[in-house]
Amino acid sequence: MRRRGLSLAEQLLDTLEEKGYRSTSPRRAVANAIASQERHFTAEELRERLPEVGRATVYRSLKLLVESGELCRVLLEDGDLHYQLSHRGHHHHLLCVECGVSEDLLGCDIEDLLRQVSSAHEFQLSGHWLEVYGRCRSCLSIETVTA
Amino acid sequence: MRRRGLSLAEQLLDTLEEKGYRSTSPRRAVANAIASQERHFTAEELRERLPEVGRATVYRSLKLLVESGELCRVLLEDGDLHYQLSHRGHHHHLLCVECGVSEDLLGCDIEDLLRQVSSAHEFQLSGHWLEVYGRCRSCLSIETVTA
DNA sequence: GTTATAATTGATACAGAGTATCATTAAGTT
DNA sequence: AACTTAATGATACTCTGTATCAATTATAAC
Repeated sequence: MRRRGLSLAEQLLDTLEEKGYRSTSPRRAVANAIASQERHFTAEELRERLPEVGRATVYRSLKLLVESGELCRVLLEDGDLHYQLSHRGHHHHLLCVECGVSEDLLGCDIEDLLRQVSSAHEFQLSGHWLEVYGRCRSCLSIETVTA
Repeated sequence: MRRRGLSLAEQLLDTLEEKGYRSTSPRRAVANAIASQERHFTAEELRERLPEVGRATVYRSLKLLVESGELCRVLLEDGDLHYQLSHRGHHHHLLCVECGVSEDLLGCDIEDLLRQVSSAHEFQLSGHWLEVYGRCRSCLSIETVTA
């Protein structure tokens, strides 16, 4: 989904500009910080990495990026809300409760199933939120070794 | 699921007692307030209905009731967290974004599907969170009438 | 029924995540 | 370069909880 020739950070800014938002230096700093983040992160973690950017601006930028589909929210099992680069388009997460890694779940049949279930309840489906928790392959193999 | 001969409020207290928690007058007040609540509610709404009970106690009671399976958390589309009487056992909600009504979704095939998807990712499933948003039958019919 | 003891309470303070306000600053436009 | 408007950031505030801890109360033991 990444546009050719654009770094991740540039792509984030690009998306905002397409929506009419200005490219400012605080926003560039936020975009760079997010682009260099490998995993899902909290707003506060991001803010700590950006001491020169105001708190409100960090939160505002996160909100814009979520609204424009570049970021998605990830709800951890303990209720913590994290943010993560979204690979555009609707998807779900397989979250490892051991190491926290998240794998995207694309093209599964959940939407179909929900459509069926909804219509059985005479319910007009408009959206859904799904998070899946468990243990990832690599945590499972470590467990086996140490056991 | 309701035990014979017990009111809803009594059942809530009963569950807590079974787990070794004492039956106290603040907890009775909380149980009564929850039992008389028809819909999902926020912690703060509950607290407002219980001015004589301390804030911390209201939150503590909610936590105990969620842990013991009597209440479940409901995540609204706007991110608001509500509480709702759970009919014991794992289930999901169909939430109407129009009127807020919630219908329980029991015995659907989502678990099976998730098991399949997880094993395809060599992921050991341990739990999941699903909320479904849309418009309920009665909101749809009102729309049709006024349109 | 007292007494002992351990859980519970509630006042208070604190924390985390985010929003509102608003004077100042900086982008983009002409 | 000037202008217009968006964006910023300091600050204060909200909302949903949790931690602390001395005072209270439920339950069990006598």
